[in-house]
Amino acid sequence: MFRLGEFAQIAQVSGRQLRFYDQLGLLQPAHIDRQTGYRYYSIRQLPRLNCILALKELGLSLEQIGPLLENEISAAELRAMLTMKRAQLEQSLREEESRLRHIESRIAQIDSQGAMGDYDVVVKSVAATPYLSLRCACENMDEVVRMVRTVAEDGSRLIRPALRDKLIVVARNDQIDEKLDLEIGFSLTRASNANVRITGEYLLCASELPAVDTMATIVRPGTNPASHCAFGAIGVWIEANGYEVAGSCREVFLEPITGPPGFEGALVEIQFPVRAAI
Amino acid sequence: MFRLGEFAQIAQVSGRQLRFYDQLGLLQPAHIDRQTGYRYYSIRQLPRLNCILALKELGLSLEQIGPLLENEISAAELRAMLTMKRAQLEQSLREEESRLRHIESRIAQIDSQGAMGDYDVVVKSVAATPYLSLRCACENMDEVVRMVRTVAEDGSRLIRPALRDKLIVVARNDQIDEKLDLEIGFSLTRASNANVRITGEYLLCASELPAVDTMATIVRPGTNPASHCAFGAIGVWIEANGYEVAGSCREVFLEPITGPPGFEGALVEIQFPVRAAI
DNA sequence: GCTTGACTTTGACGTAGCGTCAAACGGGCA
DNA sequence: TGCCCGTTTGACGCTACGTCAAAGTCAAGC
Repeated sequence: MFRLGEFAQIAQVSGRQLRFYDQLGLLQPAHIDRQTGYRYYSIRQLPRLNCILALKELGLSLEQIGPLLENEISAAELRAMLTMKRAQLEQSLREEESRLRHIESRIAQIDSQGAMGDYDVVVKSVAATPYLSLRCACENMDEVVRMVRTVAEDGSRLIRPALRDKLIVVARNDQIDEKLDLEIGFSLTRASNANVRITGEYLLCASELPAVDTMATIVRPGTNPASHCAFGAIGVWIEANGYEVAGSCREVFLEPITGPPGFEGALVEIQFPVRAAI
Repeated sequence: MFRLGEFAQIAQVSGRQLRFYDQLGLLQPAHIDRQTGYRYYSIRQLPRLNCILALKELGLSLEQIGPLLENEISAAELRAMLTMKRAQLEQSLREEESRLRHIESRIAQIDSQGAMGDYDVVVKSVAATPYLSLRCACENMDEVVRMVRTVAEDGSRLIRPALRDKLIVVARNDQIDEKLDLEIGFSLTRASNANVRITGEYLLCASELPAVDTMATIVRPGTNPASHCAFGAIGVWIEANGYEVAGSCREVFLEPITGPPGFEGALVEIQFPVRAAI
């Protein structure tokens, strides 16, 4: 018979651990002195302790190990438990690999740029939302800005505030063309079929922006020159994390547009639908 | 300005999380109503929250993220943190891969045997220990048993109990021979140079069993027929976990030998020094 | 104005598996 | 008998929140 400390030393565990396992009923000492409360362990208890440690190494929780020790579990049930554990492990392995790639890309970024840019890509899911927009092909950025401004101003006037939500620009890059194929419009708080005619005989048509499960997003203040950096950042991020683009990019204006000149003061969320690259 | 719930919905985090980040000072609401205590967040705080989430995704703790948000950290320090994180991640990746292999081998075992044997391999480290032993080449198992019994009995008589520790048999399988090349003797509680002459003119000589950092061990009751299963089990385990044998196998008799016939009742720990296979 | 139901607040407890510390007591040795 | 080490119970700490409770707020419908 060994006292707690000796047994702990033999088995290479801490005394606290033995006390804890006693408390959980996983491994009760062979004898407890009634006078002193001292725990005494038999060397014959070593196999049981080793069994606990081995199962713990497999990733089972102590709660799961208890019934296993008492042989209350059939081989089939154990197999099922292990299979589940395996699936969890494979999942967490994939996640950790992704994290590792991500960290490496950040380290590379620091090494090349000397510091960390504003580079806060977050994956979220977005629900489908009703959308009131026009589609247009613009020749250059000036035209884009004019169109967006027109839609923003007229939309603000002509769509009821209770219905109107946020200005959203969708870039449809289906065919690689010199023109920018855009949809410009407002998301709505609820579905509506009404179309809205605005300045220059343009017509905002009701449609729906589809839901996206995994959307890589980045929020940037200002749109014009800095936005290219943001696009670059999100592109690097997508590649580094083993994703690929899976749909049309969206720019969501989180605040109503105010200042008359460009959109420098605007807060824009750039969204890229992504999926795990094969 | 948004109330907690709205902001939480926009950012796809829980309200509890926002309150928690407030409490830690990571993200304090833009405004708090003094009357009601209601938190009000500005959409301008979304980038900061996204920054927190992005850094958390990298595996940094909230405690580490705090200073980062306040730009109190230089690029070099951040690089160092990330490099450390990368090393940790790589380490845990290796561990998880090993666990996965281990689980798969257990599942395969269940599928082939229908149940789980007593199969509780544990890795521990053992310290160097003084050793009083004889070396002998045995022709067959009977001879081994005779020799072990002789050493056990004479050792028990001739070595002082305070000095004598446990009976240990080392199997030196250096050259693959038909003979079993063994060392049989006792570990000692402290170093000693005295040799001991026992029955049949054999001489127990003082030496030292070297320390082993990673020792795969398994405890089995009984030695004779069942021990082959134990050897098989530990072999499977070593292979499944990506180790290879790195030294001589030891059998440690955890209890003094008592019964006159074979060693069926004995509690034996089989030890294999291992290292990670290349 | 009143009710109602959705939302918010603080506060507390729980998580997994122990590590660490404190105060009090036991055991063996000189 | 004193001393030092080992042991006991009990408590708190750790991470990043989830969950629940009791009480107060807000906006909308009647």
